[in-house]
Amino acid sequence: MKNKNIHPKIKEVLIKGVGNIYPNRELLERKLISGQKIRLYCGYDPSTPSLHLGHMATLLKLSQFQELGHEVIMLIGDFTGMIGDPTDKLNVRKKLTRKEVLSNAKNYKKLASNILNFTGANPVKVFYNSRWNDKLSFLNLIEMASNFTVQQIIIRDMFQERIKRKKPIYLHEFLYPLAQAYDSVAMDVNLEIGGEDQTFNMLCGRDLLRTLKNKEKFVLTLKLLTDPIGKKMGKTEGNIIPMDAKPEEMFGKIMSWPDSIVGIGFELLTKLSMEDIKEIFKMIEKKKINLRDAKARLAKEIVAICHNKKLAIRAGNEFDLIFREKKLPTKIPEIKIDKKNIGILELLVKVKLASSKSDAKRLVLQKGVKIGGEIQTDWKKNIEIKREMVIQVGKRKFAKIA
RNA sequence: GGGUAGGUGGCGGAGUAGCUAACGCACCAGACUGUAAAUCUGGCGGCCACUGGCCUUCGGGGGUGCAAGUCCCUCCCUACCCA
Repeated sequence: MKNKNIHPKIKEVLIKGVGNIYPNRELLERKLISGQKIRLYCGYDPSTPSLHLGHMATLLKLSQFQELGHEVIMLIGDFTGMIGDPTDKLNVRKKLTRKEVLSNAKNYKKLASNILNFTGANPVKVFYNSRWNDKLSFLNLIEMASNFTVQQIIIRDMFQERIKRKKPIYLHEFLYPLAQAYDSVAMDVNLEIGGEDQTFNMLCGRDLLRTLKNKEKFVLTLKLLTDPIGKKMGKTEGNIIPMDAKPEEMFGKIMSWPDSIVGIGFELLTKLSMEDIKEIFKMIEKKKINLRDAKARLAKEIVAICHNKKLAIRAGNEFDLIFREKKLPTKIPEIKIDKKNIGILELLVKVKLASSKSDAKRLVLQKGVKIGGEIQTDWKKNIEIKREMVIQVGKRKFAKIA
């Protein structure tokens, strides 16, 4: 630790992609510079089978700490995940079985292993929070709850909004932050990492740890992938990019991000240093690089981490091929059709490019359907089935006759 | 336990008896483009060889009416107020 390079690395870990540090940056910096090894974690509720790019940002931050030699814990929230966090009463919360949780968790570890090192001299540890939360009694819960006031919890934006809209707030939702807070106590950590949206929950953990163990836990929040107006990418279903999305799909979805979030994207989702990132944006300002190309670089970096370099380059080339040169992709799903002659609508449904005949008809009328490179306008047309015939819907959906 | 207000498409949210369930978000297609961004245009339950027709759908079930998301009965669910 006498290495002179250690300081820039510490600076980097506390700045790149970082939103806030509680209680403040200086204290944490001093602790890291002192050479003390700290124990830190980030929690992941296994509610879905896959991690997405939002999680990826936290994993990259964890890996920075791992490289600095700190003790990193990846916490699987199998308990908190089972209580669920029903942000909307209409979303019936998924009751996950132990089996599903384990299967999701297994996948989480696999995805995280692209970024974190689970073997070697300083391996990342994986914990499950059911290990301690299962054992808590009602008495324990009451005691824990007595450290918080209703006002503290009800002041949260989401609750205020629901009160305003007269939407239900369930009691267990109030308790959710406590369950998460107890993780910090059970693992006795020095630092927790999470997205800015998790600030409240993480600070609850900080309070609880101080009360119960008289220990100061740091909280480091990461900026969210948003444009300057605060529009979150990945908030809605369609925008979420799973870490195991196919390289081409991942690349394309990143290319569709608004330009305004490219900068934060580099900070959160790549291994480039702040210096390199600043350099890229200087080049853009001087018009030496097109912003479009910077975005492609970003997409490549991300795909390279989630898959590998070779696939990243291929995905980039593929993207150019289809969208710049407007040619056919190299791989097209092939579908077998038994008939020799078929109505165009039926064909579109059969090759799964339309969900119904009505849908197919709409697509044809909107000039969204190409067969063998020709735009189709007559939805009554009969199509003669030939092998290798390519059917295209919109700009990016293809099928080939096997 | 008593009262009040509600339950509408993937989501938010109008509509309180009559032709087409408004509008917004999300989504899909087209135009434009460095881009699958932004913007603009159109679409956005299903079926029918169809440029019109048929069917389905407003928490569940039943009823009244020529006609029901809308009225009545009943059941289920939720919020708020009172106890």
